[in-house]
This record gives sequence, structure tokens and C-alpha cells, in this order.
Amino acid sequence: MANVGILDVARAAQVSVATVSRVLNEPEKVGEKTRLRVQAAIDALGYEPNASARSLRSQRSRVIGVVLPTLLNPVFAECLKGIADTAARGGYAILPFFTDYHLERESQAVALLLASNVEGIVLVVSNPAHSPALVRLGKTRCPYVLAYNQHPEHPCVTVNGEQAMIELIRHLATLGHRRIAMVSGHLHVSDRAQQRSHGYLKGMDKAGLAPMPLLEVPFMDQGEEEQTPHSDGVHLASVARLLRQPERPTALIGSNDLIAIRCLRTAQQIGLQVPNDISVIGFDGIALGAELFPRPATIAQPNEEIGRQCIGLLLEAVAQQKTVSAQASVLLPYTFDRGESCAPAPCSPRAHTG
Amino acid sequence: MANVGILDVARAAQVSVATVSRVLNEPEKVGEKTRLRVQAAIDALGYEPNASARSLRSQRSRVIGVVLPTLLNPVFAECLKGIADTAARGGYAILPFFTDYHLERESQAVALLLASNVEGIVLVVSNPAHSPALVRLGKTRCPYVLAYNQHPEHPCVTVNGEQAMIELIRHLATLGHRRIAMVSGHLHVSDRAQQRSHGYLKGMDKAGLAPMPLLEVPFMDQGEEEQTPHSDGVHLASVARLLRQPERPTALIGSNDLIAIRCLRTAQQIGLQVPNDISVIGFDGIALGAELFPRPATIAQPNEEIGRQCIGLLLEAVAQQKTVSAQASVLLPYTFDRGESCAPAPCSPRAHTG
DNA sequence: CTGTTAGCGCATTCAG
DNA sequence: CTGAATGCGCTAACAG
Repeated sequence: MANVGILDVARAAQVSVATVSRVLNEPEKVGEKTRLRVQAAIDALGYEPNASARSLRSQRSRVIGVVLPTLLNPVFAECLKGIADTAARGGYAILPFFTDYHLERESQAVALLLASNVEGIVLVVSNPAHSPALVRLGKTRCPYVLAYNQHPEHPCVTVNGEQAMIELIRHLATLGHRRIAMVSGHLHVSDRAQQRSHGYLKGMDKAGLAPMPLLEVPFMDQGEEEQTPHSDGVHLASVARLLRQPERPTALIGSNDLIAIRCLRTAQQIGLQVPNDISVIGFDGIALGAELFPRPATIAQPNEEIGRQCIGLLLEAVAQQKTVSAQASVLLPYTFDRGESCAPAPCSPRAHTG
Repeated sequence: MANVGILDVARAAQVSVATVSRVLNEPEKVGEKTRLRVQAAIDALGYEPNASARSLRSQRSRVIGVVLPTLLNPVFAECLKGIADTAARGGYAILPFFTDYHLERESQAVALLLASNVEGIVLVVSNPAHSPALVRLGKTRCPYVLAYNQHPEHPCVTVNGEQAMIELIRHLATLGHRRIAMVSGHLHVSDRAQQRSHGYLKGMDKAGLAPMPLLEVPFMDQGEEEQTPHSDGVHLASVARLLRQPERPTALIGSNDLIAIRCLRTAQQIGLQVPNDISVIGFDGIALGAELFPRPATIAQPNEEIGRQCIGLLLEAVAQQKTVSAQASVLLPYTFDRGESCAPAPCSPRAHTG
């Protein structure tokens, strides 16, 4: 049992509790001999320092708080893996909360985390520009880092989604695509979606192409209530409608991989060949994509690395007793993974040649 | 900031700290008037009780520990969602650890959790029959519940994987399948895989069919090291070989959905039509399956519900100051989701008629 | 290098 | 119903 306290160890090792505490926290300040004896006692008794007491006394909880939208989107699961691994390696545990994209739950999570004496927080908020949770955090000395969000006044770890989109459009244009459509999750709950759709518009403009109306679809990892199930599986009605038109797009971009995968399904259901009839491209680079057929093209983010870097910045700040500055923000490189769902535009369906 | 202590509130409300503590923990024992005044002070100052101090003093951390193999398999992500949601609803936070199927990390996680004063633990171990982590836990008063594992001497929440497999085989036999093969993750790291493959053998036997050699494949969510990447995506060499044989199976069962999805890909890559040429069936019922085309058939487990029930049992036990008994184990119902990857056996490739 | 001692912030006896 | 006092288990001064 864990009911063996520091005092028991001290007695067993014939030393004072202070010495035991030292071999635990500052081993170098203890004599070789004593240290070994204490360590032996610790091992023998199976002593584990009480985390609560330690945290209360030292104001160091050895816990990092995490606030994520959802685990149902593998992006965040992958990121959390990076976070968890790195934190564990640094001797930290994590205390995660999931918000399902609800603003109140973002604030609530931050409040709970602060009360828990977490030494730092990594979070993904809906929109850093209008975030009650961030305001609350800002009044604090608690270091924090945003993941996936982007804002000049906050420390962020992400990729340049707008830039990535612009390059993607250029690439698609090179492949002969002219009718390129975008399907996005709700813009009001995600600055990522906003940036990406913005990049889409900008990219289309730069490429001299006419943007198509943005399709905003409900997204399974948004909101807590289930949607009406369809007997034949998930179905993106508006996308299906679009794809049935003679003037259908030759390329379809999902604002994230989950949406892209659903687009893929919708296209295949309709009987379109991917990528021969239509190219489908996603954003995120979730690992699961590699298992699919066709492997969806995607703008791949280093999701685990994003998590790792967040913890890295946080622990660095913690060590220096300061918060993470906005200048410490890092933009990680993304890569375009062509997968098997992206090809040159087909010439066939009434394409305006030239 | 959270640096407002109970004493500040007490002063502001003109009461003693004891009274403030009471309105927080036993409001009914405080006079209406006093309570309101104190509550007002709490709100005004934005007071949040210090979790560490509270935990230290009361031995109640309001935290549930969680030990899972990995987040890269959506099964556990979904389960964790159920855990997190239910825990939060009950006023509990979660402290998760991920083991990547390493036994030592299971023990280590349990040790850390015990030291953190968690009030209960839900875990998925490799094999409950030989689990150092469980042995350690058993010496404790800390209530725990196993998820997905199955063992008569431990409280477990899962589905009957063996039974499910037997029924699946029967169903496949009904559909005319005779050459049914199974692809499994490493058996030595998962009692689920063992049960499922055992069910396969039993089912084949009952159906009067000859079992085919079990294919054991490396699995992406096992082990921490990455495997050699293949330029054209993940490739199950042994499965591909099997599928190229003239006497190839007409149905392929993956011991979990991730494996099934990879089998799907492999089959499609080879040029087989699913489900016309071959049926592919998985196990787990991960939500993402519904987005794929073809939607993989699967034995669907209520993953979130499994998580919920674990927390339910745990909180119940915590309330009664006792551990969860093995008798409290629950076997949840599974359902066979035919998806779009399972069809009657084709007559064509050299099938032994009769 | 090691021991002694004083709280960290709160919940909980025990009086009143 | 409320207040004063005690200590949860540990770390951090400060002595020695």
C-alpha cells in the first residue's frame, strides 16, 4: 500500500525526513553513503511521495493541464499523445479536459486547472481573438501555450494554415484544376477553419480562379448531441448535391481530414472515381489516413510534434519561473502528402478548355 | 488570480474559515443567511479552493486515474471520451497514462496514480491473468475497474469477444463462406486478441469449417518504435500474399478495426472488390468506420459506454468507501454492423462446392 | 553534509 | 449553527 510516509523511510534509514526529502529532490546534496541507504529504504518500503502534499508544500504539482476540443478527431488524439509522452518524460502528469467546442467549458476547464495548481496549460481554443478562457489565463502567472491556434499576442504552436492552402491551390491549378471547391467545418467555432478557408480564397484569387461557394457542413466532432443517423451511413447532402452537378468541381478540399474522408465517401458513393473523376484533399495528416484506400491527400501537420513542442516550451518556461512569451511561438513545417486521392484534373465533364 | 485563499473569503464574509469550508462541502449544515453571504464573497473574489490542500487534508483528490494502451487506436480514444465526460459530470478530473502496451509502464502508471491519491483507477492491461500492475493494485484499497479486459477475479467492463466471434463465424458460414481467415495483432500483448482468436477457432469448429492459419501482424499501436515506412503506404505483406493465392479466403476477419481497415486497403490494392470478391470484417466499432467507403463490417462495442460504466462503477464504490468487486463486472452487448464490406461468399475462385 | 522546525491551504474534530 | 485549533505529508529555511 501507499500508506508508507516519508517518516517511515527516515526511520528505516536512520536519518531525518529532511534527508529523505533531499535524496528525492536534490540527490547531489546528499552524501553518497547516506543516499544509498535511504534509497534502499525507499525501494524496500515501496515508498512513493504523496503528490498532494508535495504539491501543496512546494507549489509544484508536476502536472500540466490540457484543454482540447475532442478526442473523436484523431488530430487531437495524436497531439495528446505527443503531449503525454513528452510530459511523462519530463516527469509530469497531465490533467486533460475536453470541451466539445463549447466556450464555457474552455473557461471552466481553465478555472479547474488553475485550482489544481497545474504548472502550465496547453490548450486549443475556438478562437484566441475572443476567448474568455484566455482572458482568464492572462490574469495569471500560469504559463500556457496554444496548440493549433494562431494569434500574434499569444504563444502558439501550429502550422501556417493559410499559407498551406495557398500553396495547395497553386499546386492544384498546376494540375489543371479550375473548379476547386472547399468544404469546411463551422467557421465560428474554429480559427483553423477560418484561416484555411481564407487561404482557399486567397489562393484561388492568386491563381486567377473563381472561388466556389464555401460549403459549411455540420461536423461530427462539434457539439455533444448526436445527429440524426442515416440508414446508409453518414452522408453529406450538400456535398452530394454539388458533386451531382454537371459543373461539379474537379477538386474538393476538406478543411480537415475527417471532412475530406467524408467527402471521399460521398464521392465514391455517388459513383465517382477518386482521383480520376475528382481529387479530394484534406488537412491535418491524421495517421489513420495511411491505412485507407485511396490514401487521402492531405496537408500533413506534425501533430505529435505540435504536442511535444507545446510541452517543451511549457517546461522551459516553468524552469525559468516565467510565462511563455508570444515571441516564442513556433510555426512548424507542413508537408503536402499527395496520397492516392489527388491527380490532374480530368478533361471530360464540360471542362472549359484553356 | 487564484491566490485568494479561504481566509480571504472568511474575512470578506465576516465568518471563520470553517464556515466557508462548510458552505463548500456541506452547505446544508450552514444557516441560509450565512451561506448566501459566504457564497457572495466566494463569487466576488473568484475563490477556487486549492485542490492540493483539499486533497491532502481530506484524502479525496476528486481525481480518477486512467491507464490505457494508446490513443492512436480510436477505440481507446472513444473510451476515454466516455470516461472523461462521465468523470467530469461527477465532479472528477482524470489523470491518464498511456503505456504503449509496455508492462512496466502499466505498473509505473499505477504507482504514480496511487501516489497521486486518485480515488479510483480504470485501466486496460495487456493480460489481467499476469499483470504486475494488478497485483500491485490488489494490495491496495484503491478501487479499480478493468476496461476491455476480462477475468473472473477482477471487476471488468467489456463485451464477450469470444462469443461475438463465434456468432460472427456462424453468420459468415450462413453467407456461404468456408475459407475464413483471421488476422490478429500480437496475441501476447492483448487478452482481447487472444479471446477473439479463440472465438474464431471455436466458431470455425462449431461451423464444421477448417480454420486457416492465424496471421499475426505487427500493429501500429504496439510498441513505440516506428516501423520501416513503405513508399506506397502501409502494406500487410503476409496478408497480401494470402490474398494472392488462388485458394484465398472469401472472408477476412481482423482482430480489431484498425487491422480490418488495413486488410481492406490491402485487398483493394491488390485489385479485389470488397465485398464482392472478399468480405472483410473488423472488431471494435470505431466511429470513424462510418465515414469510410466501403464502410467496414464490424462487431461494434459501445466504446464510450464502456468508459462511462467504468466510471459509474468506480464512483459508486468510492461513495461507499469500498472497492469494486469482481461480481460487479458487466458484459455489455455488442452488435454486428454489416457495413458495406460483408457479403455472401462468391462462388467463383475454385470453391469446393458443397 | 545532515537535523530541526515551520508552515503550504484546507477539512475536521471539539467547544461554545 | 458557528468558531478555534489541529495536522494531512511534505519541502525549505535555517542551524548545527
